[in-house]
Amino acid sequence: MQTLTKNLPKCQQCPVRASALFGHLNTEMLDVVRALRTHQLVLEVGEHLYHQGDSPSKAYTVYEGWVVLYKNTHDGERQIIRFALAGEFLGYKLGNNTVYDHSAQALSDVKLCSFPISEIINEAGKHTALLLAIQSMNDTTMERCHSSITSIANKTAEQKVAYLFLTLYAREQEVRATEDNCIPFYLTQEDIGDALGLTSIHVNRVVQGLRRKGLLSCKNRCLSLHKIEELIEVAKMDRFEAQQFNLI
Amino acid sequence: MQTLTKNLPKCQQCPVRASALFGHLNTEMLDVVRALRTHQLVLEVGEHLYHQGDSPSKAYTVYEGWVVLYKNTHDGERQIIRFALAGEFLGYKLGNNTVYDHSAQALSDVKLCSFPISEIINEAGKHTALLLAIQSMNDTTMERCHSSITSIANKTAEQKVAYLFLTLYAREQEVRATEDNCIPFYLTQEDIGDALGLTSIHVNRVVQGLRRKGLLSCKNRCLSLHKIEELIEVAKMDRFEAQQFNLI
DNA sequence: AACTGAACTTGACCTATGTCAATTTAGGGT
DNA sequence: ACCCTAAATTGACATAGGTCAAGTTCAGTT
Repeated sequence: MQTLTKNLPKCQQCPVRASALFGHLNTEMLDVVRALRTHQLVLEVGEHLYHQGDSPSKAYTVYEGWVVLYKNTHDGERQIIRFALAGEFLGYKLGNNTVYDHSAQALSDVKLCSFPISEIINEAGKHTALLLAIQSMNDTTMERCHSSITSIANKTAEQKVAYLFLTLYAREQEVRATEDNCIPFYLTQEDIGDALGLTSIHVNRVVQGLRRKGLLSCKNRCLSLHKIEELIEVAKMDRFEAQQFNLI
Repeated sequence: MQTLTKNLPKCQQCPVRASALFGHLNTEMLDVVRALRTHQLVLEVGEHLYHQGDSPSKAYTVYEGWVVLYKNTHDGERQIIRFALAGEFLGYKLGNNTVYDHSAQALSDVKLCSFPISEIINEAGKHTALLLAIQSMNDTTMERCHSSITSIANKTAEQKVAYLFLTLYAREQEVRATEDNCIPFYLTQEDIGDALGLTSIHVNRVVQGLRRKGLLSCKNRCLSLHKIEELIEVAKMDRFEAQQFNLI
């Protein structure tokens, strides 16, 4: 893990700002944020940002790349809790004697902005807007968590996979508009399985099925969704959710 | 839904305070809370507190009874997201143009304290401690959400059921210490299935198995866990989690 | 260009859980 | 005490997805 302290990019010009946590803060508040953000961190693929059991001291915004959050399970496997993409927030947790319930690991080379939690709390009194922005972000995360539960518990394997692809695709498009319906894709089929409660073997069967139907292709760490509407149907994603993700 | 505005119990004497959201706020802060809490609500079994799609305006602390939070699924069923027991917090969501992603319904007769969200936000600047207390509560809820995902995705039916029973039992014990290892239990086997992604028929088979092993009994809306240690083993609950729930 | 380990693919077979269709039990209301 | 409906139970059978055991492909390195 490498720490950068010099020549940090200005938050005002941050490429992920619009969609990021602090997207709707005004310029004045942005200066507060920037003052808190004293570092940028660089992680290589596979490096951990923190481990389950660590005490939280910083929160992070993903500047570039993908991070995976996962819990260790009783049987020595892992359950992926969520993926944090560019612009998204992670690691924020209150409480002095608390520890993380999950680990965070880089899925690609990753660049992060880091914020000391204690200072966020200190500043909070003066800058309530910041605290509320974080809460609002947490609301979104919580709702995604609810959707994960619903997906994992009620959908078939094909529905789950299609649903995951759609949501990752939509979130990535948000910060990085591409002409060719193609997003960088850092997951192995095993990752997908660990996120959805499936074996990688079954994920493979399902992905091939989707490919054969011409709904998507996935080559060279690059995912293309060819028929969004049909995928929404296959995934049994409801229209409201599809709208929230700007898919329709 | 009945609204009480007279003779509300004092927060200082609240039977669920110790374990509730505002448990660790000092007395002075409690007065702020109490000033916000202008109503108590009474719901009968089956009544809804709010519906998926409603705009949030109030947050609630459960004073008495059990509330179920669920999402409607694509196939016309429901996925239970979580159960809110006495002392627990629900319905808090920021954002003026946002709507609830789930519904909240009374599983028993329920009494709630309600707090206007807009005023919480207004007071927040003056009373940061309140906002932080809410965030801390959200952290807990989020971690329980993570545990649900892990449980639903990776455990066998028997493990899931044992796990759910243990957590509900521990949470209920927290506010209502009972001599006889017995807690009031408001779930049908179908509820359990809807929470865990199982059919009620399979839940039935599993519950009977646990009963035959002498691990628990469940009669007259009353759940007794006879062998906590063994249940923890059956549920594959890890020791850290068992400690957090005060089970060991 | 050959080498290597990780990721992906394929096929045969197995099992946990779902489905369907009755039947029994139990708690709340008259 | 009786009725009535929701809940729990039982058994036979079906299936989505898991397991095991080989391959095969592919990206990165020498």
